[in-house]
Amino acid sequence: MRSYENPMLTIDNVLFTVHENALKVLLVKRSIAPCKGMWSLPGGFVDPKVDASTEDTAKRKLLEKSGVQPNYLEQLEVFSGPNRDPRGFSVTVVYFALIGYQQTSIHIDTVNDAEWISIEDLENIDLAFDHKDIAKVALQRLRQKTLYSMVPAFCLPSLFTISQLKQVIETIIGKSVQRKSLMRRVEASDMFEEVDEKAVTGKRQAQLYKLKPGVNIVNFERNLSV
Amino acid sequence: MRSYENPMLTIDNVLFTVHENALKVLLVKRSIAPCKGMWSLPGGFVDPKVDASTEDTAKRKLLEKSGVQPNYLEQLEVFSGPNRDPRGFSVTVVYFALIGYQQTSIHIDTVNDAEWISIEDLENIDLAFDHKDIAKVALQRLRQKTLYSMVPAFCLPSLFTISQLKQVIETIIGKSVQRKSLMRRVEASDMFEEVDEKAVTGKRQAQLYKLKPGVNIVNFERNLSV
DNA sequence: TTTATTAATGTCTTAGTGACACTTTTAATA
DNA sequence: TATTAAAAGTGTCACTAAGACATTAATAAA
Repeated sequence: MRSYENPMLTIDNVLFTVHENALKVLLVKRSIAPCKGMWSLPGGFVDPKVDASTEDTAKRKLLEKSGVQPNYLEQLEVFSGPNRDPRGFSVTVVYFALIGYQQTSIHIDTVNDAEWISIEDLENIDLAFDHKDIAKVALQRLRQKTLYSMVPAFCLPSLFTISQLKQVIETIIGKSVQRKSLMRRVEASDMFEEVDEKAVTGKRQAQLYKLKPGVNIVNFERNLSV
Repeated sequence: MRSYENPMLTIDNVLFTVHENALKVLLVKRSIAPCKGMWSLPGGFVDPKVDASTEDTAKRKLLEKSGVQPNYLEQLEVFSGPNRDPRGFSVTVVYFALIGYQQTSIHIDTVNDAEWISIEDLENIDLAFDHKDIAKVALQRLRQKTLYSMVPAFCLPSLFTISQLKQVIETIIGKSVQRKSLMRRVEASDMFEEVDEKAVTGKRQAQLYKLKPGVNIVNFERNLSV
């Protein structure tokens, strides 16, 4: 039989959103040691009594720490090692999540230990544990996925225009894309449908789209050019 | 403070190779309960005293159970839940690995509790725990990655011809591909170099290629067509 | 020397993205 | 009410990498 203990097992969430042309990640201030008072990714220990899976832990922690459920959630990867947590060998299952800014802001603004931090500002902030490395890996994944899928749509409200989608994509990959290419992809993916309502954002009114209910995410066979 | 125990933490490996036009996965027979005597993926408990990371555990277990180190190893994903192991809530970090058949066969043939099972045969075999589901997810990942990268090269010996590469790719995705397309990708990826040696496999001798030392894997911007 | 077979190349087609000019709509202004 | 400017949306050609497939090259075996 085994003579050793099971290592510490946590989950961490990298929840992204886009607001005012900035890609932001949700950070929470740690209220307990270790790293008390430092900014960190919202996460915590897996509790088998409560959670049916690590994904459930991820959702539960997001709800506890930010009051929201993400529009999109997928596993990023596991980070493990003897030195990433001062308490000893630890393993964290990291989840990568997306949400629309409007869905969350009311709650998050009122909690002063949770905050949206823009990706650029992240460089100048010390994060707990290896959370900055984790956030960077998640960012890479988000950027890569943006090139071959419509995941950025999950950073938008339930009704959105092509221009909003374009704006979000450009913010994520840091490069302008062709509106025409996006329209072709919206059409080809068959993930969205036009609603009979228009957005009045400036001059000409824009067609609003929504995700078709219960639709699966489509991966394109080509990347947008980098 | 937390009142609960850390859940069981294991790793499992899905090690693939290609041999005689069949895609095969390495299975080992379980020598202890639970599921004693059943075929399973080679894996085991993470031991923080020995392993510096879950990836180290994966490599260690592959070495212990099959005597080999893979040419390619990456994290697949975590599977967790209260029912996947009869001992209770468990979490397994699954790794996805590739190796050339020739590198392993000597050792594996002599160990009668480790065996290469072809993907087709897998359907008719009962695997321990949720290992069949895990193997299927790994297979999907392998097939997807084959469409946009040269990972299948890691299923080949260190020197290989375009024809061998073509054969391996076709076995993995179950569809024929254009030799011309592969040559273009071999060239474009800049991952391989011609060696001044030729393979005498039939009629005209074929150029042998090898991986450039220390090279990173390249992802193409388009998929091969499905 | 011939032949059959595998290796490798040339080149046209196809499909999806990029570029960009052009048309349409509509709120704001004259 | 007519005009205008800006954003929304369309048309179309260029570009690039893959697919298709005929052609050429090499070579072991007959």
